[in-house]
Amino acid sequence: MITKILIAEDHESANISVQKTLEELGITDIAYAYYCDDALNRIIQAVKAGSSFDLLITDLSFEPDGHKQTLANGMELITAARKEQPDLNVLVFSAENRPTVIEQLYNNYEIDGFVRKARNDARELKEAIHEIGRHRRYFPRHISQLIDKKNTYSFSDVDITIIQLLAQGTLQKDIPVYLQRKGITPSGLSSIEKKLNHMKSVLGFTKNEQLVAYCKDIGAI
Amino acid sequence: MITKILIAEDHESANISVQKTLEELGITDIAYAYYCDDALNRIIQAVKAGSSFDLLITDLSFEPDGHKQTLANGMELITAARKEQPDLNVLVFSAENRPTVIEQLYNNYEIDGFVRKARNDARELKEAIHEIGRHRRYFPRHISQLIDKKNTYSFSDVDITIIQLLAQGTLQKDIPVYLQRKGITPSGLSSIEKKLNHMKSVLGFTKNEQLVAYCKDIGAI
DNA sequence: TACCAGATTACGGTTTTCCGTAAAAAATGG
DNA sequence: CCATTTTTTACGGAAAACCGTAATCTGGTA
Repeated sequence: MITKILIAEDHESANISVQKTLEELGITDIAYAYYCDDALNRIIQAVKAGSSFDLLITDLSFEPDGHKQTLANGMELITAARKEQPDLNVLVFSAENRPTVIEQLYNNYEIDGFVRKARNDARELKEAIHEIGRHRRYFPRHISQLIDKKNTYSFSDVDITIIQLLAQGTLQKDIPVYLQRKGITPSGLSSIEKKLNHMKSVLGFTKNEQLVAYCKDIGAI
Repeated sequence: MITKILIAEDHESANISVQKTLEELGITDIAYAYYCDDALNRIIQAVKAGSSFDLLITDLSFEPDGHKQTLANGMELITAARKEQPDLNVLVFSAENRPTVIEQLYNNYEIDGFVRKARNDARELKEAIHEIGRHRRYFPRHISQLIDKKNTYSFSDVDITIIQLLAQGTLQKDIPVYLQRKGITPSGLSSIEKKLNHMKSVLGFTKNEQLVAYCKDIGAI
């Protein structure tokens, strides 16, 4: 059963509406934070006091506003929080809608639920909390639809290096010298062309710009 | 004095938080709509009944969800609403942060206030409503900061469209037909080259891949 | 109407990328 | 060691992007 919840959300209005939604569920033990660092501190304090949180509801993007923060975003908060309290349930509440990013949250960050800020988000929040309370992960239908058609490619280090160079403005024909300088083989221009062609064909792309966009999406570069 | 307010906002959670914020201001006569068309109908009905709204609080982007809508977004709603009730006060509540778009809202759509969905948005909403109640326009400080921010280039809608097409794999030479199909001018290949060159030179880039990476980073695409 | 200034488009030459083929080098196996 | 296969590199023609210049269109003005 979920009774004690921490909300990490920098937008005041979103924070308010989550609180209100929780109250409608009869949950009264609510703490909230506008900064990731603040959220992590509350988790640490609660663990120390022996009254840890049952659930963390967090956004992904936190806008910098001058205050120095060690945690830059929700994903870093999740990692840090789980280090302090491994059994903490995590529900992500975000406007993110890129399937690859959401998939990463479930697979790498092992979150327990994701609710997208969208039309019926308040209702979905209630459903999600209900499910998580029954020790089930909440996986919205529209997400699984998106993720099912996944054509994922696992990039090698050299692949990433090449795409990074492109994203930095390096001409394709100049990449060989960069690779040679780092002692990376193969470094021939033809090999680079071949690697790029292979990546693009696997992912169904035709242009380098698509590769750059895709790698940005999944956080590979 | 503002006593009767209509909220047009498709996100349930955002809608809730605006309602709550208004209640804290002692405003009880609140109507809300999840669709632009619905919002316009309520305005029409209220005018007919001789009990028109004092203020419309509206989002800009409304996500399509199958229901056929004649009004596609908040800007169309504003235009249509003012046609029915020219003296209607309008407050835009949106995540939009492109200075040029916000400027347009003030200049072309003659809105009375803009509050960006961000850290202190609930407090700003209260301030905005207070100001508008005193027949003053509300122009948040951070907007002017954005407008005279250097280093960052403010992308126009066409700029974004072009970069999106590139990131989708469209050949540069094929972009003109896409723009023509959408009725966007200029659509000549030379104009597109010129726009891309301008963006790149302002940002210190040399390749389109850099533009795509940059726009992904700042969330412009 | 005629004219001008700015915006838009068309054009041509150069550079870069794309892509198929083939030579060279390296790894594999007996 | 040689023979075979795989990987890497080199080469060349075609397509696309790049870039400067010139022609055309447009809206405003006298």
